[in-house]
Amino acid sequence: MSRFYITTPIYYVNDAPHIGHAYPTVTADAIARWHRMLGDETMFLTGTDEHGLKIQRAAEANGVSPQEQADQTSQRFRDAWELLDISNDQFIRTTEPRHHTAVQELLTRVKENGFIEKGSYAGYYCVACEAYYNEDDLVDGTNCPIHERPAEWFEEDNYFFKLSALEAELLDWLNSDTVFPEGKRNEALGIIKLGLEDVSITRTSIDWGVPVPWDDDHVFYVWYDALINYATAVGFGADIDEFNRWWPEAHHIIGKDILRFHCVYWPAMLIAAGLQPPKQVHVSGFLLVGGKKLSKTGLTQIAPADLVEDFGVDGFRYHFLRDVSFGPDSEFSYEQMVSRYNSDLANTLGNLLSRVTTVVHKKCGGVGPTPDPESELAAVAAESYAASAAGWDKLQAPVALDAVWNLLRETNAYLERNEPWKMDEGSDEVATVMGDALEVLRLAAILASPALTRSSDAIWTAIGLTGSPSDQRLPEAASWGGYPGDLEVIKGTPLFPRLKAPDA
RNA sequence: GGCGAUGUAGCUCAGUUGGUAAGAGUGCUCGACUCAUAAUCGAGAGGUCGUGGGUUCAAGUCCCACCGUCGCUACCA
Repeated sequence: MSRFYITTPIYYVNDAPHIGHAYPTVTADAIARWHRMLGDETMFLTGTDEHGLKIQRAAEANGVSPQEQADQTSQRFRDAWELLDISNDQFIRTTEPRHHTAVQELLTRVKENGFIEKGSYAGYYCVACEAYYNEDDLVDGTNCPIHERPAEWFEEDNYFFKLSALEAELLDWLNSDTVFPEGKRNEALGIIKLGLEDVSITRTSIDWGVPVPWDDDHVFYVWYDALINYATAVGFGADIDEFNRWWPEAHHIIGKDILRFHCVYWPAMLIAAGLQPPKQVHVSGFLLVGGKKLSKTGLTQIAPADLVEDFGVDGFRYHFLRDVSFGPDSEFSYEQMVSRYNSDLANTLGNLLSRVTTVVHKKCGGVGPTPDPESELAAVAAESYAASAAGWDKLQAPVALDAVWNLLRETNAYLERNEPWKMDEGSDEVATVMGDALEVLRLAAILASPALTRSSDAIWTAIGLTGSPSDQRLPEAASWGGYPGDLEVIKGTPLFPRLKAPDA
């Protein structure tokens, strides 16, 4: 049996869940669902990142403790993922005791291996921003670019991670098919070529963080705590055998804004701790609204719940999986979402189910016949499965789904050529054509189930099957001829009612 | 400034290691059909593959320059 471990980024709790969070989460969810159908032992992790200065300050502003602040926002992420049928096996929070244990153990290992040293960090510090600036970034050589007031020269003692000592190991890792797509791997290589400097990984100025076990005055800087969540969740610091079972299969899904951390710092930390770097990191682009990064537009009010109201859970999931390809940035568009829903879900799939169930009722007495083993659609279905499986394997949901829709389009054309509605009721020929169509719907329900968590079940039931397509095992269930026939076919209301275009 | 990414039909995008006369979906036009959610099927129009050079028997696919857009330039999640 194979094992598969997939993670989303953990989301920072200073921000409410929006579609920029939902996209990678839905993607990881669909991939996890696919692997479960393959029979893989699957672990799917998401969660929240809860330490750091921003949280501490947000809590102060709201008059609550940092923990209360984190609790509230973390719950909003849980709610959002429940709404979207996210099937995560775990939801990790960096404030959990098990995570503190894991962080302390992992970084202690790094220290014992000689990769952590004490030093001091010095630079121009803007108190209003609570951040350091490079001299080059200062306006007129002295002023903070945001607050336009003088930044002060600060020095603080920090512990430093000796990143610079790991260049060779990092290059090896990056050159062994680990970071996708290719362009993002090159960006990571570019970061290394610019020269690696040691990084400060602790803070004395705040206390909302994981304490440094060997020095009470310090907490770990939030990033070096956050990354370790992926290890905590599968047992690091608690059950090393469990960790060793899962860790070699770790696949991270991230956004390009955190590439540096996941493709340089994180593998370096793991190597320094004597552990394996992640198996794969898949980097997505940004979702843009009006050409701007979502989190910078103030349009984060595009809440998943609002879109679910208009498109349903499946409509929401399908749009992001089908239209947003991994790698490049892509523009979010409500109009595009409507167009995709109508053409793929309402017209191609939903309408196919409607016409098939109707004809089965008119010509086959409402009982689904068996498919023809020699059907011309069998080859199309085999091709569709192969392409879809290849797409999921590369974490390319648009490719995987397009392959399924290709089969659906071919089936609409097949019906058009054969015109079963003109055939004699109860004849062998109409039984053959409709059996084939029902078999395609069975296959489509299975192959689309990672995306359409609800309507795939509805299709399954409508063609008379029991259970759920998501319980089927691949690849066996994808071979032609699995529809048993002699089942009662139910003619229901349209699965995906067409939507009107907005302000048309 | 330095490094890097990207620019293919109206729109969203595919285009492996350079090689049959450039593709898909959607949109548009025309036709067919009427089982079906004004759905479906067929046909067609539509691209000098950002611009200009170069390498090659052959380039969207490699090299150079330029233009446009975007990102990174380190502790801001």
